[in-house]
Amino acid sequence: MARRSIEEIRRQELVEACLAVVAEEGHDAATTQRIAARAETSAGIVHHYFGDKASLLQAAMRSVRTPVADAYRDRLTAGGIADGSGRAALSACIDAHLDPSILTVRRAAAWLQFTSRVAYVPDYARIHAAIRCRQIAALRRSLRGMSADPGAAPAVALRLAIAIDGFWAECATREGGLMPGEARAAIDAILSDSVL
Amino acid sequence: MARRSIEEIRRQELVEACLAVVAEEGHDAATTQRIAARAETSAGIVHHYFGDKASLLQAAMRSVRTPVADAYRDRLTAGGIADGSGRAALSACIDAHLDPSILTVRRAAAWLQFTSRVAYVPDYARIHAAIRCRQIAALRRSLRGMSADPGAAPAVALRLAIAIDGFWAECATREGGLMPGEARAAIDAILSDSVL
DNA sequence: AATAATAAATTGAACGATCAATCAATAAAT
DNA sequence: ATTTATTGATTGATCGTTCAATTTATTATT
Repeated sequence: MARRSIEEIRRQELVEACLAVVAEEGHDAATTQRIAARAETSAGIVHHYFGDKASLLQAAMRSVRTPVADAYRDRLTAGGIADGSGRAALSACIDAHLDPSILTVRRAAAWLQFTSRVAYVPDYARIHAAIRCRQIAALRRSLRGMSADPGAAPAVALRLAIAIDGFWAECATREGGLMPGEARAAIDAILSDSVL
Repeated sequence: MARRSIEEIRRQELVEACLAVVAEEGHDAATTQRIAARAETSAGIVHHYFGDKASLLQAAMRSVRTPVADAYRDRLTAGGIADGSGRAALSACIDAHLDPSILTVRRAAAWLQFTSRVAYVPDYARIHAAIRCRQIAALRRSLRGMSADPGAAPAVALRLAIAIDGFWAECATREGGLMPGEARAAIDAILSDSVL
């Protein structure tokens, strides 16, 4: 159990150090040496716990979006929304993506570093597709029964996802991050045009 | 004059080869050797005409958005819009950014490669800021006198720019590119919410 | 017009630096 | 005593850049 504990601790430390380097210095600067230095350990430890650098980077990429999924689930249960449909669920999903406590400059910067390489790194494409798929599914489910034209729900969900991604990218390139409610105004505009 | 001609030809060949490699294989794969191979020349020629690799990459980044600016100017003159304000000018600006002949997968992919490094490469930040600044200025000018709340024009212009960037990024990660009118629908939704 | 002289264009080998990954050796923990 | 954790040196590959050598083009001279 002690062995498992140390392993978990080291892996998490390395993931956090990796994420910090990727966000602050860019994916290109994320060398094993630099990540190890940030985690206050040696370069060899990366290969001891992750096998290779790519596996660590993938673990780091996966960890970027987990706070969004967690926040969405928490808001659903807190609001007593079981089936995940309706206006409250939609709001929960959007807020989970845009709340300032979740959409931070660091997280957005790291996310942009990974997603911008999706077309060239198949492993990133897999992770990105899975996350985007779940996001679209949640948006569609929440739109069920509240769209003026039910057939338009998939298109609206996709539109929302793309707009959300746009604000994540914008957040990554602005030192102070987004202004409160700045993204929400644009999202609501898209919504008010196609939702009852 | 012959000397100058050869220089111009080589520089343009290198910029195009650089753009092709960046878009198809990613910025990380854009080595001098690979770019030179794509241009059917040798690696040393990059330094002969550009000094270093960074200068070539910057020239390539600048060239990505010139078709947008050109298309915008052409549409303004074709429509006889001198002052660049009004609904027709706004449409011209948006179309210049979203028309399928301009927003291609290759161009979007290359643009994403450069903009995702803006936070870490000061030279990219300069180029990006200049282009974004002109884009915002054009949008604000076109919104003049047609917004319900004139004070909201800057915020609306920024919202539009971010949404446009979102669709450029989406276009980069989809093999077939965007569907015709797919982006326009979301943009119009943002507009109809804040413009007369 | 033909040839020599000069300049420009191009190449490929070489250099130093940096990288991921391996591995034998050491330290710590069980 | 045995397993686990950790280190740092090493290896082989690749990178940007430099540079001397070579080819090609242009100009000057006869």
